[in-house]
Amino acid sequence: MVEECATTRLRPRDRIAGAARDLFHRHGIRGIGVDAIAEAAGTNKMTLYRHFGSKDDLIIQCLRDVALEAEHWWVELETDHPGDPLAQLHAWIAGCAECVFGDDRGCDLANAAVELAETDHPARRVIEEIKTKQRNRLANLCREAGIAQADLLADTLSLLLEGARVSRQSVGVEGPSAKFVRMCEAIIASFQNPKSAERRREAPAMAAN
Amino acid sequence: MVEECATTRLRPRDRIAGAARDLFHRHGIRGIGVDAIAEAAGTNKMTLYRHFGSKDDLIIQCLRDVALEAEHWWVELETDHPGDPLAQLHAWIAGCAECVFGDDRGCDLANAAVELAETDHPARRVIEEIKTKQRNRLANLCREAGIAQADLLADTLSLLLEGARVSRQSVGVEGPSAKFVRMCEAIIASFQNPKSAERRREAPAMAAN
DNA sequence: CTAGGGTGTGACCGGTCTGTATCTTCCGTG
DNA sequence: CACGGAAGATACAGACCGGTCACACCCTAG
Repeated sequence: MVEECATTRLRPRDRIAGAARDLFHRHGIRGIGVDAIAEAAGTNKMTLYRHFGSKDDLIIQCLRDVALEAEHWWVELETDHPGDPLAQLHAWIAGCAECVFGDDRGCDLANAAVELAETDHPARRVIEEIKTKQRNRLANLCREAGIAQADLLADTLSLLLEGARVSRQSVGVEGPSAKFVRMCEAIIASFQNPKSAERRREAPAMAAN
Repeated sequence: MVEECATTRLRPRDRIAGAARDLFHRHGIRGIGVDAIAEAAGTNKMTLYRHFGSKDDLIIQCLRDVALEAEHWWVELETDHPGDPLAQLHAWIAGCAECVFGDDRGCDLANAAVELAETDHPARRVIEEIKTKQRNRLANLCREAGIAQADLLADTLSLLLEGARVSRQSVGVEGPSAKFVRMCEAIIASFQNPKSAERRREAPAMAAN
């Protein structure tokens, strides 16, 4: 399929970006070199550097492409369940489950944040920006679905997803990730129950956390 | 503080292991070289290779040391709240929160799994083994605390913790991780409520997930 | 005092990495 | 056909990587 990526005559820039995304995802950012990317894209390093000024630029482009794909998925959710935010939320969970179980590498954004440890790496700003946007999007969906504590639910689901994808990398699908859907559904149900909401409000003295 | 690690006259092997843990943690495994580790340990590469056959061996030793430290923390929980598993569980949450908020890099085990993408890397078996052990330990604690669906609670808390630590790396402490304690406490409360347990059981048709 | 094991030192090897320079080839447009 | 810009090919620079070798050193045990 790498071959296909090279033969389907896209423009070199897109072939490079595509190959880079695939290889970064599978081998990690630091685990693959620009030369291998260029070769997988059916081109060479020189052309790569003519389109992307540096490996960092290429990394950032890939992260933005990931975000774009997620963006498309969000509109897909909406067209599949028009005017039914609750159904969209359940579809969101199902889609996330597909991500978790259908792929043994986690979220490219989170992985990049782990790999690029330098706090001033240019990709970090991009990662934060995208993740924040996605978080807000999920919170909006929860709000539209009539959840009272929408932000808290969105953040809980975010952490569960993030945790499921990283746990899947450490211990595999049989680990805690296996119950991802069940957890999410249960928590949504709990948020829809007014009694539970009350408990959530009164519970912690240190509500700041 | 690196200096201190070098001057406090531990044996070279321990100094190397300590420096490696610190540098791996801060810069990532692939982000630091054996030479830098040896220098930080106040010794040299040759001595490093006399004690650890390869960088991979050193990595594995560091991961085992991380596990050992966690092990100590578990017994600490028990001695701090003897015979009170529920208090231990709450203390576990508080301790995890310290980890999440007091350190801008995530879990060394999870990070290593991200960085070492090759599926046959020797460290992967170690990571899986340790993570599984910790998962079982948490499940046992939940069981001892009288939680009905102890395994499900333990897995949920595991994912929340894993997610909080990785999310903290991507979007910082102001992100979803900020509500980590509140989420955990609310979920425990929900698991202690029999009505909620009922809901969790009946909820998903695809209970396998 | 001596022997030997653990340690420090620096050079070195082969490989890989990002990034660049140079030159040729190709292809679409006018 | 002629031209110009995009792309391919290749070699190279400079740095860093993991890992090894040879040798000098020191400290302790006998």
